[in-house]
Amino acid sequence: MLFHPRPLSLQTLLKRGFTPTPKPINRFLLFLFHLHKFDLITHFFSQLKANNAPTNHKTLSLLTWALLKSHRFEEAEQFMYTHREITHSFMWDTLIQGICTKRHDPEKALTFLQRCVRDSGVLPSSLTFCAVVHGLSSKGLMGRAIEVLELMGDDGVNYPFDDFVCSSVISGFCRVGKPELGLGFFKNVTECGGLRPNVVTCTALVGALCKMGKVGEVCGLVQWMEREGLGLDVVLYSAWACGYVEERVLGEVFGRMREMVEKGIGHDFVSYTVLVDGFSKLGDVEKSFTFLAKMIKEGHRPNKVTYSAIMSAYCKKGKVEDAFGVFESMKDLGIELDEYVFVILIDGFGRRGDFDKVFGLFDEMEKSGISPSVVAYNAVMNGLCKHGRTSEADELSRNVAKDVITYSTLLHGYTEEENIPGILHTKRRLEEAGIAMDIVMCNVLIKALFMMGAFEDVYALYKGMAEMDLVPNSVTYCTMIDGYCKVGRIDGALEVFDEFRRTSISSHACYNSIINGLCKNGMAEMAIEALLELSHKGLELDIASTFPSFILKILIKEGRALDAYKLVTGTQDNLPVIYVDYAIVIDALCKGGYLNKALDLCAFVEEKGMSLNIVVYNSILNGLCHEGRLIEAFRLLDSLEKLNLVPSEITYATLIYALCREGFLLDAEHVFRKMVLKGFQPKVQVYNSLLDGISKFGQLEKAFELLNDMGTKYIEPDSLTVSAVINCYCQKGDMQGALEFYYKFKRKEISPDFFGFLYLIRGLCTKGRMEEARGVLREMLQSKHAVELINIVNKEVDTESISDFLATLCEQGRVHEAVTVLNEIARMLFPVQSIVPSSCTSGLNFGSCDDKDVRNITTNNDGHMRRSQLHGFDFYYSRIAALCAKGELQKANQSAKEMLSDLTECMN
DNA sequence: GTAGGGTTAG
Repeated sequence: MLFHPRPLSLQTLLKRGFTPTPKPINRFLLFLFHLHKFDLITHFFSQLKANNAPTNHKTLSLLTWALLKSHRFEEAEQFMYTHREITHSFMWDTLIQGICTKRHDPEKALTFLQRCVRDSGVLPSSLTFCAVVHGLSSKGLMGRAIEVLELMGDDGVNYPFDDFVCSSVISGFCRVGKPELGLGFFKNVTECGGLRPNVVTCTALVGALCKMGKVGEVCGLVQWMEREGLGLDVVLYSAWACGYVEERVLGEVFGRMREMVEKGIGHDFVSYTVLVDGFSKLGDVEKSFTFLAKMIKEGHRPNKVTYSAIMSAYCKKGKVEDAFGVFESMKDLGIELDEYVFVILIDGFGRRGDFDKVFGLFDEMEKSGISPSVVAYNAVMNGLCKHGRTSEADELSRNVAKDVITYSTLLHGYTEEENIPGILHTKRRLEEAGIAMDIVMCNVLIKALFMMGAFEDVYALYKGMAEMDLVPNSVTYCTMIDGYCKVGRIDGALEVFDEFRRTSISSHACYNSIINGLCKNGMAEMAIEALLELSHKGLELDIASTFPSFILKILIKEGRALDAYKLVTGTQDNLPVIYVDYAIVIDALCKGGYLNKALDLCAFVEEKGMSLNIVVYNSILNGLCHEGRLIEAFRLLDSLEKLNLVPSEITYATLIYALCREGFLLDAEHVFRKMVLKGFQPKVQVYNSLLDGISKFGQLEKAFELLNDMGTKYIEPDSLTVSAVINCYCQKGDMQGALEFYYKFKRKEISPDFFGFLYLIRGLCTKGRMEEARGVLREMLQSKHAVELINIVNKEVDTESISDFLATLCEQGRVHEAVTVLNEIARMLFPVQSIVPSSCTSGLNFGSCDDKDVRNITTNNDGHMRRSQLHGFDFYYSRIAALCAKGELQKANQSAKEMLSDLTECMN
């Protein structure tokens, strides 16, 4: 070695007779330069200076390059300034690009660039400008990036915007959430400069379109690329697929990826991560794991992004433990952790309220050398706010980084807690911090002001948005409409709604809000108008499916089943009518007696490829039975099998009730046997129905067979059972038998119902067994159930109740008259079907098989039908029944009072 | 040039 590489050797060299002329010095420096010993050069240079050794331009130039190469940019710049004579513009290029890309300080690079152009009159290369644009855009510093672009456009510079610039700027605008500006920039460039974008710029454009929710427009761009012979690549396809992930159209995500592979373009780790993320976002974590496995199998190593997609999916499903498991695995696999990974978990545990875990993770993150950004703090604060601990979040926010989201979070927390002082001081802090309001903050503030009842302020804020450069979005409109509706200010809501519909925003939620508000405020007609408008707009969005239910329920409640029918059959295919909506309309049509319409609707629904379930068909079956269309009911039962529907207990029970009611006992028994064969155990109500049918024919033997059957199956008879059998005896004229049966069950503490008593008393009277009739009447008047029923008639009418009146008649031995009164009561309380059809069926749930519902059907339908056939009706009953049905109980009572006074008059 | 985290309505 000729040269000892120790810096102190200069002294030695000089002592040894080294001639200090620039030439050997430069040779020596150049030698060091080739060895990349840049630090030695600078050190050696300082020694040369100290020893007044001679240097020339080349020496200085070498020193400058050494400073640049060792990234000592500030010193280099200083030196270049003081030694302009040796400064070549390449040096400026290296300096600025170095600061930008090596130091990652594009802002400083811009400062140097500006100084260079304006002060030194040096023009760096276009590549340098591009590098600064790229550096600034990558950091989202778009304001500064624009400064560079302006500089490039200056006279005397006039550098063109190439693909590198365009792609950087477009993606930069996307990064700061302003994709439309990126697109605008691109349009300007192509219109002015005639740039023909390459695949990289096109990919940036795809990203912008996707972020603007215009994934559909990508097709056109891709077609253009294909016409131009530009090859697509995996990056472009990944960007495109991401757009569909955003829109939650997984089919298209798949479609694009398949298309890519078919074109011979292979996946990479990003494209696989897009798929993993896509499934994770849809909540199908299992499928995500399939792709994870596939990508590993193909040799693409999943990274922290891939795993964080999975963790995020677990957290969103509430499976934070599973997310934590992924986190632990990542550590085992030696995969680098970053703030994203921690924030996902901090957010997950925070939403659950597990703050030990939250703070534990926070510590672990800091110990791992990751310094928390505002995002991490916001996640912690949001957790606290969501668990009623907004004040603690507020405390925490005092000493850490804050942004507009911090304040939105706190404000929202205080709003939820209805903490008005909290809202006010947060609002003040936001203003003092000088943070510009964004649209989310504005929406949160609107909600807060509504909560405070500050409607004037709400209006002022809403109207003042334009001045703040804020454009209301669907959430704004929704919040406003909902806020006004909730306090009954429909006018305000309608004003906002009108403004909303003048925008191009397509939001079913806004329609939802106004329709809901209109319905709640009794403005059904206008609500229907809004619904139809939505329908006619042909919203291409995937609309939440419960939408028209409001209207349908209103119409049905108002008894307008036919209007509901028109609505579900007459509107366009894209109206989000769902299965449940059809089902409730069919049910309403059945209950309203529009059986044919109900059947039409069934056919309509089936034509659409939907299949109705047995609950709906039970409703139809019940309707057919009530119209006496038993043949059709039977046909329907048969065709259920063809529709792959299994008849339920309710199906059989409904048919049995109807058959018994109509007197088709043999058919009823047939269905009964079938029901048992199918494995159903008929309940007491079904037995009662059969017994009731049997009783009309006085078939005592059959009645006893059924009673025995009940006994062997441990089915307890009830008051209706007893009444039916008593009626059966009465029909046969066997009053002795009836009486004995009555006492037998009385000992078992099972008494007949009102009608059982009435049959018995009436039968005994007919036979002249007045004392026994009187005894039973006395017992009837001691039966709580019977007395309650009797007294419905004259509640609040007279000081003396009807039961007391009957008791008086009974004690006076006026049993015939008492029976007349009882007959009238019976006719009044159970008027014929035609008057109150809905009282028979409304409120029934044919889908449920529990005891309660079966009982309802029996007591309402069967009991009612049986009695109404026994009696006729007249003016009073129909009037009273109609009033009862309308819920006008006082008027009904008045009529009852009139009727009773007439009756009493007759008897006296 | 492409992928993952924190705030708003219903």
